[in-house]
Amino acid sequence: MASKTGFDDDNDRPAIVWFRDDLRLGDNPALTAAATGDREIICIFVHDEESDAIRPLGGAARWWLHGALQELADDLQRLGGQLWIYRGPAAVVVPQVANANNAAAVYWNRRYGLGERHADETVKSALKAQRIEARSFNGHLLYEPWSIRTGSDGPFRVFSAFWRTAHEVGAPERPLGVPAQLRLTRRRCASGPEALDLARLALEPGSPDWAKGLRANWRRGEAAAQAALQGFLQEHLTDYADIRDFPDRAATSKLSPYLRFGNISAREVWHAATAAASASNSSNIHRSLEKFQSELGWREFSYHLLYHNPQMPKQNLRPKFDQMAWRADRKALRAWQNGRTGYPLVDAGMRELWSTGWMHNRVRMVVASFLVKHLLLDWRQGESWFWDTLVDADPANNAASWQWVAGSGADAAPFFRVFNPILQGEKFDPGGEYVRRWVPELASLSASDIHRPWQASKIGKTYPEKIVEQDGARQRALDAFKALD
DNA sequence: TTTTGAGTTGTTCGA
DNA sequence: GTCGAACAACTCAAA
Repeated sequence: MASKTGFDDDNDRPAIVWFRDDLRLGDNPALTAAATGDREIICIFVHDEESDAIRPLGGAARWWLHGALQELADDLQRLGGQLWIYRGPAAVVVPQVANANNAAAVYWNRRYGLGERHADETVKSALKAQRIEARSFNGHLLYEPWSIRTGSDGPFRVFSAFWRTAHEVGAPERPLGVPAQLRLTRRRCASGPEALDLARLALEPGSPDWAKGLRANWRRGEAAAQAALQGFLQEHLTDYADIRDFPDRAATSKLSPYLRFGNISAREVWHAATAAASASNSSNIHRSLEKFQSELGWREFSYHLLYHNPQMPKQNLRPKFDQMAWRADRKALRAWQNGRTGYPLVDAGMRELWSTGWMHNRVRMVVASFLVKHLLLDWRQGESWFWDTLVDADPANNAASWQWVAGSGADAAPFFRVFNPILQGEKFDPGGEYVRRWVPELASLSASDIHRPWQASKIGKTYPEKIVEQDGARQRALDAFKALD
């Protein structure tokens, strides 16, 4: 109960939950901790584009963030609360808000990038200096990056050993539900930094409005994440191991943007999949479950690598790649970005990305290999484009995957492994349906021509010529990568 | 300390 | 058409 003097009574002081990459109410350890404390809870979000060490979000991710914040704000409103939104360097804003509201505690879920970690440390010491409790939790990962260790107590650099050891540590913890008792408040935040309307963050495009395709393809936020999860488990988990590689089959979970912004937690996904599998009697289910969970494992591994190699988004993990003679070719880069390389599967993928903010995983590997090997362009140029155009652009996954394709990563693909975009198309899009959907100029070609349009008798004039020849580009890549040794 | 087996996702060539 | 081997050498992880 509040005392007459209000501020002097410790029980009357609120707790703050600082939302970041955990825009959900379910399985949110920071929120649960605040609810357990029996204080009134103030929910805040800080849009920080001013801390140098924190990489600004790309355009598609900003669009996602807007919707996810809107949904979270609506959910909190329904429960009697409010999401207070601020702009500015988090290390300054959070302690100010805490101070202005006489908060007793600030809770949040951890982030793992270097700049984010530094910002959080600064906030923590500022709060402690004000005698405000500051606690952080694991809301983002199945396993903390420091908890999986090699036999000699170091971090892993190879996925399979990492994942084997993670299994030995034990199953991921069970997800928390939405707290049953939440004393949310909207009465606070009168003083201190100025809170803003979401629209003031200008996260969504004005004109030109390039987000039409994104809106048509996605629903953002926690409720949509749960619906996507259930839909996937019911429709596709059984056959996941067999058809996940076919980009026109829509057999993947498409949970990546939800996981990126924490609209759903990895723990929720993991345990829901396990439960769905044990309720199934399909003979495929075990293989499929393992395959699906290992994809979550790759996400874990990427965060493990990022945590132990903070420069990963910018620097080659293998220093010898610093000597690589990447080409400078703006025209080729532009052709790749625009989906006009003359290779149907590559172009289909790049157009799917531009149109929907997402690309099928199999096709991501093909287009990435094409940029790095066929075009000999620096993986960072591809990484930057993905960062700007993917709704699921993730600080760990994006960098780790690009470095893996380039061969500069921790566990690298052998340099002679050069994806052949024609064969990959014939193997994984045998009927050409995926190409027809995204490259309409080629829609009339037969399945036997569609991945080799140059051999077709009639081909739409608007489809570009190949910007490199397959055989020559492959040999050039092999020579360039071999020269590194 | 040394040794050993293994390493997400492929392609090509020759039998 | 199918199949196995070759494609480098290196680093990692564990014994």
